[in-house]
Amino acid sequence: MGKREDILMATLDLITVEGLQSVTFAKIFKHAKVGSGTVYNYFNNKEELVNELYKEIGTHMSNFVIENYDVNETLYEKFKFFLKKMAEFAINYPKEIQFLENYSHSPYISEEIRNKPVPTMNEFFTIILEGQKQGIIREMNLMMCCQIVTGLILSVIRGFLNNKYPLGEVEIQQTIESCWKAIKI
Amino acid sequence: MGKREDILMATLDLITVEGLQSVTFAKIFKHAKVGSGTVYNYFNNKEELVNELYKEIGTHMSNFVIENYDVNETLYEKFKFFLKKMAEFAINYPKEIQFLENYSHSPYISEEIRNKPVPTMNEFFTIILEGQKQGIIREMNLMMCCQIVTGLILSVIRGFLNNKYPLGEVEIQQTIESCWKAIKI
Amino acid sequence: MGKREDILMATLDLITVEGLQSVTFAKIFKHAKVGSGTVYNYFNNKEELVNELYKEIGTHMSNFVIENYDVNETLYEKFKFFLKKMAEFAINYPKEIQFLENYSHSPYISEEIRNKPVPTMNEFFTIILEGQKQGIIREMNLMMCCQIVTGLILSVIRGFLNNKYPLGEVEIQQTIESCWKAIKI
Amino acid sequence: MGKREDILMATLDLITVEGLQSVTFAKIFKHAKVGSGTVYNYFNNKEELVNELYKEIGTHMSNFVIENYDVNETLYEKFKFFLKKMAEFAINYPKEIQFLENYSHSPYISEEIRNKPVPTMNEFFTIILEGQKQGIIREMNLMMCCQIVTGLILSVIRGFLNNKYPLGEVEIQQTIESCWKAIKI
DNA sequence: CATGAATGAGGGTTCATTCAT
DNA sequence: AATGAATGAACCCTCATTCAT
Repeated sequence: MGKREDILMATLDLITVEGLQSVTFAKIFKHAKVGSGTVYNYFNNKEELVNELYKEIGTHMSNFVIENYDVNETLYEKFKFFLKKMAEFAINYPKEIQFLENYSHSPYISEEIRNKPVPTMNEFFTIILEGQKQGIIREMNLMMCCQIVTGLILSVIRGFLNNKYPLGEVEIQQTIESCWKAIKI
Repeated sequence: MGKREDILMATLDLITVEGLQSVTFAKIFKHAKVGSGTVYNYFNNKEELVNELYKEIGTHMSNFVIENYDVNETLYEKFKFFLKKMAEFAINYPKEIQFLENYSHSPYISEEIRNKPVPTMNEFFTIILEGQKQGIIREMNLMMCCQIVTGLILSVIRGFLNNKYPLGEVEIQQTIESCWKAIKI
Repeated sequence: MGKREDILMATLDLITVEGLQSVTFAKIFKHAKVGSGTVYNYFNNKEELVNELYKEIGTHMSNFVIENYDVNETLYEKFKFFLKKMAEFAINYPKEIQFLENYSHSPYISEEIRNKPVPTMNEFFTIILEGQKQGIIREMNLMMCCQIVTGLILSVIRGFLNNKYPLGEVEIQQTIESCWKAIKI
Repeated sequence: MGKREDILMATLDLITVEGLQSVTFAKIFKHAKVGSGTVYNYFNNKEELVNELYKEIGTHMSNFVIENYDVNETLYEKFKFFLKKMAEFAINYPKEIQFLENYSHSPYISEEIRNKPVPTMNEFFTIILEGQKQGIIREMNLMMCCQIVTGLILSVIRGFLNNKYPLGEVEIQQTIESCWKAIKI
């Protein structure tokens, strides 16, 4: 019954609590209730395990965010949709978003995997670009513009995950509004 | 020249390039051109060394940002001043800001040190709070409001450090403007 | 075709190429195209497998050498016959002779099997002993005398296996002659 | 006091008794009365340790055999000298000769080191070659001729090491005589 | 203060062996 | 009889830390 899943989940759990730094295989084996050699039937080594975890979580988030996405909506609606979905993902899968947040810049994740373009993100870039063309969003470096929006919302999420404040409907609305104001004309 | 400084600088250099994960004492000794036992004259162990580094960099940034700060300026000017100084710090000390960014949430940094209130940050909180009282800044959770601003600017800086775009005067102005719009009424 | 044979042959192949040192069961399974558990239907463990291989190869060589042996020939003819047959065996079954050569003194082969008297060898001893009695072969320790002859021919074979020179009819004749001269009066 | 030597000696002892096959680092540490990490101050890994041992023993034997060698002696005297010295070395350093014997063809010893030409051997080759030129030694492949002599004497030594017979002055003389007869005209 | 050889607990990984299918 | 996923003891090796110099 899904040893692979068991191992990945145990790894995520442990990294969340103790940090990648101090997660040892011994802990993973114990937590996943699996023999020490079993991991190597699924992953060639520790690095591969963590990278695989990163990939799976990335895919999960991507799929979650894109679900029910309607291309034909107005630009603003699509913008809001994305941010709302990201907030929802964070609330539903705090460990996963925290993992992505913490290690998406870590050298432990292979450059190849780290820089793999995420379709969801590309879609989001397109929205911003379109907004600039329509004169709704301010002229500025496209990458920087994205960085502003995603940085803002993820920062708010991080604050929530660190128990600095609740993240209910109201706060989500306020944050999305902030994102929009930050880049609109 | 101070061995202590040599060790701290070597540590920062190595962490920047390879990540805390793979920085060993052996590498630090070699890079700092210091005998292996020497570290223990200054730091009790590796964790203490990293935490000390964290503290020193935090202080450095704090001092840098607060320098030339004028309490008597208008609220908006003070707001801009802080953000500009943070951007300048990032440009002048990329390794340091990157270190703070990457490890300020790591369990490797002791909770005590990580959560120590930074005077500079308190001053910034005060500005936001004052703005809300004066009806210039939107009513929202104070912590969240701060998270929005700092998250936004640091995200832009991160993008710059990752070579996604340049960070000249124009971009800094745009970013500060975005910060302000994101939270003003 | 017999799985048992497949396993033994795969083992011999691998040992020849990589040395007993680095031959693992995993490699044997793969090379023999056999499930990992299958070996245990035939051999109780790895040591037994290797010892069994040793035994089989020993028997094979013994049978090969004794084939067509004529007890009624002159002593010198019988002497030449044996040595010629050993050389032929080496040429026809290089992996097998190499295996015997390399591991006949290894502690990995159980003492019991290693020291089991080989009928063929006994026959050879008898020839030497007879030669000494007849005053054709020099008086010296019987074991040492055998050691001289077998060591000489096997050394020549080893050189051939290591590609130091060819081993044609001429060389075989020369070697046998050397053997004879080395021990005759 | 000579940890490096301690480790090399412990390794040789263990290999002699148990075979390279089953010599683990744990056993070496224990036998050498050395901390487990200490080995790595002298050797990068196990393979390097064994190869280094091989090299040192090879040098030792070479030096031993060449000692007191007189180039101006007659060819036959020089021939005898070498073989006598090899026998003496075997008697005085049985573990070392056994190690060389067993592993000089093992893939565990790097090809580079294994095939490094030994000056002593070259000198011996020269003697044989000279003998052939003078018409004292039979015409045959030079390498094979050497293989005959060295194989013969080493085989006798091996028999002695395996307690098959004593190896006193008489036996040594007989063996050297056999060597000479085996290749002379 | 400064050094670096020595240490050994603990890390990731291998691999002979088992057992349910 | 045949399989191969699962196992865990034991492997090699790393690295923070100590201590005699």
